[in-house]
Amino acid sequence: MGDAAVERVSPVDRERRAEIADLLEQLAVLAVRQLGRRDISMTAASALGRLAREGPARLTALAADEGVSQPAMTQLVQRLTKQGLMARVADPDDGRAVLVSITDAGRRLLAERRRDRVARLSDLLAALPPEDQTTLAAAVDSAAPALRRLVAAATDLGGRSAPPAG
Amino acid sequence: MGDAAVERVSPVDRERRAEIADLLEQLAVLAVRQLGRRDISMTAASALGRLAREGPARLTALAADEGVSQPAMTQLVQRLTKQGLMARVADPDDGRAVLVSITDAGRRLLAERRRDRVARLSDLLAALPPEDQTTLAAAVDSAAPALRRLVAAATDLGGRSAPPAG
DNA sequence: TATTGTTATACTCTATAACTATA
DNA sequence: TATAGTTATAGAGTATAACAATA
Repeated sequence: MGDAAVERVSPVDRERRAEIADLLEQLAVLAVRQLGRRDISMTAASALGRLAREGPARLTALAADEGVSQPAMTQLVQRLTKQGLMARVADPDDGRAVLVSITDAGRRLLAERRRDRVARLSDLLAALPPEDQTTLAAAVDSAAPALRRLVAAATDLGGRSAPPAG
Repeated sequence: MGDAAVERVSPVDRERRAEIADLLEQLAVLAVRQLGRRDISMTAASALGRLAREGPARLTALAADEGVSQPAMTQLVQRLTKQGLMARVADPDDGRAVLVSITDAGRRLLAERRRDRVARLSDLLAALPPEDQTTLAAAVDSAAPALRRLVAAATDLGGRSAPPAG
């Protein structure tokens, strides 16, 4: 389905879409393996980032955004709260609900992870021929806004891999 | 360190490196969440891909390439063998060693995953304004070879996150 | 002795099912 | 009844340590 829907209108032909999809997969592996840290999980880092950007959220909303089940998010929040990276308060407007927020320690951890990521990417880039570095810089300059919209659109669509909420 | 080493010679300035690092992280999350499947793990898919591209390999070599411990790879190969996606034969030249290969079913699974990935990316691209699609296509055209060299260089460096071999 | 791989054990992260408490 | 969240339980995936077999 993903195909016929696009075939007639897309300025990006089929072969190029396949090329992009393959590159994205390899870049994802690279990002996780070479730029990632193993101190907290990808879901944990992503949830912390969301709380840092958008403020406190309900546990259910976090679970939906991160594409994991509610029990999984309950446990994630428990772990990160124990580590001092998140904090939980009861929702004053709804006795059933919990509001989760990021702590200062959580923000510091995110900043530290970002520094690591940039440093490791710098090492990878430095190993490339200068022409490649120039090419990549130019491509990023031209494509960054479109890439950000791609990421935003994907996030809005909601994690397709999200399990049913209950 | 990753910084000072590059600062003087890189054609990519510090701010742009940070931008690339951030984009890569978000793209990785997007690729895993929106383009990925949960039938097998990222490590399993990557190991299968390696066997498909480069032929049979020793278990130790696979573990090193995928950045996991030898026991983890033993168990991964056991699981995938039980699922019929990999096969194991004794190395005729070394009584200690095992040669792992991909089966036809494994190749079919990889092909299926790739089709899914392309279809899902097509849906994501279709949700973007046509100008963005054109921009991304042009950027990929110009940057794809450099990106492939980046991935290759990173792979050669060996998973930084690889645990000690034993 | 060194290398290849397995077994034993434990921890993280995830899911589904069953439950409690509030709306 | 429906929603928000927790507890119980189980499986995948990972690590380290200790082991067996071969080089």
